[in-house]
Amino acid sequence: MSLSTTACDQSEAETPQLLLKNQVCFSLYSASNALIRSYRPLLSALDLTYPQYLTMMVIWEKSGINVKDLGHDLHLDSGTLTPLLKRLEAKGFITRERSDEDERVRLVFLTTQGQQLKSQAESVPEAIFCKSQLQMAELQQLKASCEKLLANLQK
Amino acid sequence: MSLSTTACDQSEAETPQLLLKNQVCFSLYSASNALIRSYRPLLSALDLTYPQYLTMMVIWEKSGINVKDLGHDLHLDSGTLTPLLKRLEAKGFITRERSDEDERVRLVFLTTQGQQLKSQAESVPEAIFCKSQLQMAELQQLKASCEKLLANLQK
DNA sequence: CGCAATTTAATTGCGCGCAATTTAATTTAG
DNA sequence: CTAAATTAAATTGCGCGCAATTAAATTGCG
Repeated sequence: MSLSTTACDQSEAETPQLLLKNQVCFSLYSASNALIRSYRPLLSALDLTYPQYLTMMVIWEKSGINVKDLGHDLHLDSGTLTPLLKRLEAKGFITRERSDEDERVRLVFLTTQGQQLKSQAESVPEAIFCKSQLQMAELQQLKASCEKLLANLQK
Repeated sequence: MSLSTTACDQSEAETPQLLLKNQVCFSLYSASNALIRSYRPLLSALDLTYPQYLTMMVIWEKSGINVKDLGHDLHLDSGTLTPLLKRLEAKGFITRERSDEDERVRLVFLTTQGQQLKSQAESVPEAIFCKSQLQMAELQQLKASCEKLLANLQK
């Protein structure tokens, strides 16, 4: 960040790369936590957590998807998804059925109640956009950088 | 994202703002998870998790800090920090002592072993920078946007 | 002074994330 | 055809994050 270090400046000491304020990952982590926190009151009104909301987005788009493909889309594994999907099923938003062709595969289907949930969720994105207080262009750029970083880390 | 919608394009349907691929927060969340995942092999060699590593950064800088101030710096509360600090203490990196002036306050001090850990951690930031495969300028911009977003959400 | 209000940290409980392992079904190779 | 290898999901266990509550010390107000 800074190239110079003065003798008495404790926070710009020998190892500036080990200072919290110089960590990109900490900023990303804190912003992600804060954004998820901002979703919480909106989503708890729908009886959803943030990961459940993301999962419902995929299922709204792809009812009948299996756990593996869901995990691919969400970058999550069965250790996270299996209990999460059981909770969504317990709430009545989805059903979990074994595939007939391959008994190993678990398919996830939207219920009528899950479909109704979608219309209730439609106001969420706009509400979050307002809370962010950022211009659409800056958000798009942030999103693009995050996607590039994610892709690079997965190589 | 897209302003047009063709009749047969299922993924650009009635509610594009409810598509996973259009979610800034999902990108942020996925990138943050992936980055923390990338730290894991480096940090497990130091017997640290990522939140523990962030916490150690603050303590390396401010030995003797109390839990409240630590929580302020890290954007975490005592529900997260108390057990995390107990684990750092069990590993011998810190000590946790009551303040003499105010018995409610818990002070956290770096141990010799905790100090030694810092020198072992010095190679971590560079290793992560390489893994990210991003230019410094892009990382700086990503960091700035995250900090702006965090600040806006806290207002 | 004395008690209510405030502050600090700890505790409890729940839902992730994810590594590691297990179970069960399917595919592949001999 | 069968045994080994592979694949899909579930299970187990641990460490967060965080809301809500509790416990204990301190402060402030009448």
